[in-house]
Amino acid sequence: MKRDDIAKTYDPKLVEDSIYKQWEESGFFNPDNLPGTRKKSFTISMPPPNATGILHIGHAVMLAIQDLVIRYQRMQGKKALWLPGTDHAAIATQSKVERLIKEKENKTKHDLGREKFLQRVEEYVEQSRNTIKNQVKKMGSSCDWSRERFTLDADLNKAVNEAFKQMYQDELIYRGHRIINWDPNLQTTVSDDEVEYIEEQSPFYYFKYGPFEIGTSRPETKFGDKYVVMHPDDKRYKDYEHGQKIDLEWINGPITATVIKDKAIDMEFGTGVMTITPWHDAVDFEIAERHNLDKEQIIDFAGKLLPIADEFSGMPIKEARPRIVEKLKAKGLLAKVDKNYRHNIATNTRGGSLIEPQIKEQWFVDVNKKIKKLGGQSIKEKALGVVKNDDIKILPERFEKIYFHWLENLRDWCISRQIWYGHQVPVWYKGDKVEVGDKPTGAGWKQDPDTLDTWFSSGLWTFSTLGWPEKTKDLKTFHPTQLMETGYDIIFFWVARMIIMSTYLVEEIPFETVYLHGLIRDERGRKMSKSLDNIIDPLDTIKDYGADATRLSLLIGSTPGNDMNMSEAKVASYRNFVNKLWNISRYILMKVERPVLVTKSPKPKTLADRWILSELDELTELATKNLEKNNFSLVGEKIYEFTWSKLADWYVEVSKSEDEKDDILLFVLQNLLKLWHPFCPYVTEVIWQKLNTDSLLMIEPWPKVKTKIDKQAIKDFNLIQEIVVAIRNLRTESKLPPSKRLKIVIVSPKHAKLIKSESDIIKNLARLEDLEVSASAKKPAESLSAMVLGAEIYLPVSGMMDIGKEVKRLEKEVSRISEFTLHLEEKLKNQRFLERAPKDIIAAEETKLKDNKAQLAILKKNLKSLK
RNA sequence: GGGCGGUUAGCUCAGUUGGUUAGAGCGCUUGCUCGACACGCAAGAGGUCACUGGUUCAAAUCCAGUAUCGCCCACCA
Repeated sequence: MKRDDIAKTYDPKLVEDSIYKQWEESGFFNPDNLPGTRKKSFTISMPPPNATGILHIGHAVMLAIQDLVIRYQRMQGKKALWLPGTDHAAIATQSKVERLIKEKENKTKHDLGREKFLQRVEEYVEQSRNTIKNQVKKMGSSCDWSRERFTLDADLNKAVNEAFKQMYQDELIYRGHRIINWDPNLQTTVSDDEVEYIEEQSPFYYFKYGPFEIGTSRPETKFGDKYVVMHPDDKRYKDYEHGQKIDLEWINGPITATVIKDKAIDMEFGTGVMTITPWHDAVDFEIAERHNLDKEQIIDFAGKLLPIADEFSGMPIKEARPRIVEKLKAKGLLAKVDKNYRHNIATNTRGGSLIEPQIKEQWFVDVNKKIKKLGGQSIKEKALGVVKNDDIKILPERFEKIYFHWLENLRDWCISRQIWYGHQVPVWYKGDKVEVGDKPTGAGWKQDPDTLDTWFSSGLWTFSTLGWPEKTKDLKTFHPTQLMETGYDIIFFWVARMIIMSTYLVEEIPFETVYLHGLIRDERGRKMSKSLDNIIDPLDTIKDYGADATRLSLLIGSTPGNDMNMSEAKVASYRNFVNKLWNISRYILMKVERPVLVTKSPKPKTLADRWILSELDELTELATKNLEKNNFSLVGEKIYEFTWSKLADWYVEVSKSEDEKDDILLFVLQNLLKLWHPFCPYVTEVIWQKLNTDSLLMIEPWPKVKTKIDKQAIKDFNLIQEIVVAIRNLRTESKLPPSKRLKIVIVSPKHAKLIKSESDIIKNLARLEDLEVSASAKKPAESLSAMVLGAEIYLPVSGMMDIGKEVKRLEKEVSRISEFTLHLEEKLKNQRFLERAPKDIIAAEETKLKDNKAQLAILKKNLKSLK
């Protein structure tokens, strides 16, 4: 091949889109089209990005990891399915469209009405869904677009209705009045997991409440407080009896309070006495339930005070609070104010406004009800069980504990939302009659206006996307899936719910392994945010450095469960690497007579040949083993090292002076491309196509792992490398002109033969004009000699080595190994050890002892010669 | 309040079940236009592996404690 056929630098922009098109048109993203007989399937359900979102670095890392795995499995000959989709993200999408309509037309959703509004949302989603889809493609994602799903598809709606129906029939779903998290802004409930607590400083008031003093940060809720609660063991209040009535003056006049004794009270906090507001506080609600107390609503669902507040009725909380305090102060009921009080306030993670606990009738999933189908277990117990007995493995393992803790403390799950966009609750009413499931025949049925929590439908994702509740071929072939790869931040929202839903509805685990990646932070470890202006946009890095470099920078150096810092410099360094790989290929393609595929393992002719082939074997083995164990970063690092530090730095250099290496160069390159393909698919595919083949690298079989690896070749060549480096070093330090002849005296005759036979390589790599090698037991002469001792090389040139330091090191080593040798000898004399230990262990210890003795002898000899 | 994680080179991080001289990228120093590559090549400097104690022939790695940074869960009126 001529020089001009291949550009000097690799330009990803020129090829990425057309390569993706080629892959897509090949049809091989769809496992049904893959060649050969493939028995095993491997499925990944893609965590669906929000349909209205744009690709961010979190998506990029998830796509990079999943594409890596699915490409590897495809090359391993599996029916590899990566099923993509998008999520309707109910609350986020609805509020976004609401905002847009408000801005453009100054209308609210109520002005439009439910039907018209939903139409607008759908239009918006339709247009925006393509954006994210194209961005997913930019990363090189080899997912099966023919099976793409959207969480609101008709089929998926059917699945949701069926799931709801089954759960309702098993009495897992019930409707009831419970305290829920109400967002007065968005006018909907949110689940416990969506609530985020933010620390805030606000005044803490102490009011006189009859003979007591009560503390509160929320005076506006106190109108209806007629129960005063204290701990039964609190000696300060031992004179008050449970149920005792006390008349007292309160905000809007005299009331009668009732004393309640309850252990939920923290005696240490404040005065140890509090009044309760069961309608607007979860803990108070529980106390009220326990003692069967009255509950009264104080604040309406818009966040305004109700008529019970008398003159404050209709006032928003913010406005009312200072006035109420003012009034109490005027009545002499304000005892004191703590202005430095810090406490946590509840906010909605989807929208950010304050959460007001309210009592409301909602649909719930009972997580504790024992189910016949699950062998008398509750869905919670079942979900715990499958992870406890390792049917599902969570990586990293420490998240299993977190998962258990969350499940064990899980309360009933509120699944109804008062928003319009989403799966509508499949319950139908007509007078007193209630039907669940599909719309009943006949006129006059009205559907429940609420929609379901997004995570209810997302929980079905692994199987609803494969056709459930129909018994489809896909469901049979591809479920359970093998890998669930997602961020650790949604382990509760999503992972746990998929496990619950799947084990209950399909009676299968949804996936075998959960791989949790970390958050991507900026180079200083801060979260990426608009306000810090530290966002790294994967679309930008793809544009500037290529998709391969972007992928590599996200894959290498990231370990499961740990956050990873990302910087543009890192992407740039992998762009450099991709270019290096490109140039190695460029060199090989130019050097060989005919660039073709080499199918048979070539015969090595020289030590360097044996070495590079052995290194390749070792790399293949390591890569395969560790990809199976999901150690992606380690594998990437090792292939990187092989490519740059072994192939490019050594073998390519050797090949410049040795001929007839075409088959080996091509064979190594071709296998290296295969190993790299799951990490950086574009550049590898482009190079592959220059090997005069019509085949796609994407579906090439993964390199076979050799059972026998020539370790001697590796050892021998490493010695040659050491010698070359030592000579180069010698030359740099002593600033010798290149024409100078060098004489090398090998003191240890053990390696003399090897070095002699490889002296040409040494000469070429060290850029010597001439080199003389001789084996001798004599001490080396002055300055320009080198001596080889055992496996180590010492250059007795001034400044090269600190003899004293070296002697110390060797002495330390000698004493360490002698002690170890003694220890081993004793162990091998121990009767009990000999009787009980397995034979191979004993053998291993014996070899160890032998090795140690040999090493000790060499070390002692070295030490002597240095002295 | 409960739980978890980090602390390794100037910076950002690896370190695979304890085992030669603790690694990489970026940055730094010196020298290189040799036909694959300056997005490069060669050589090099730089680390008490947070601290203290313990287990072991052997500890960055295992155990206990301390310091410090961070995360998650619960939530207090």
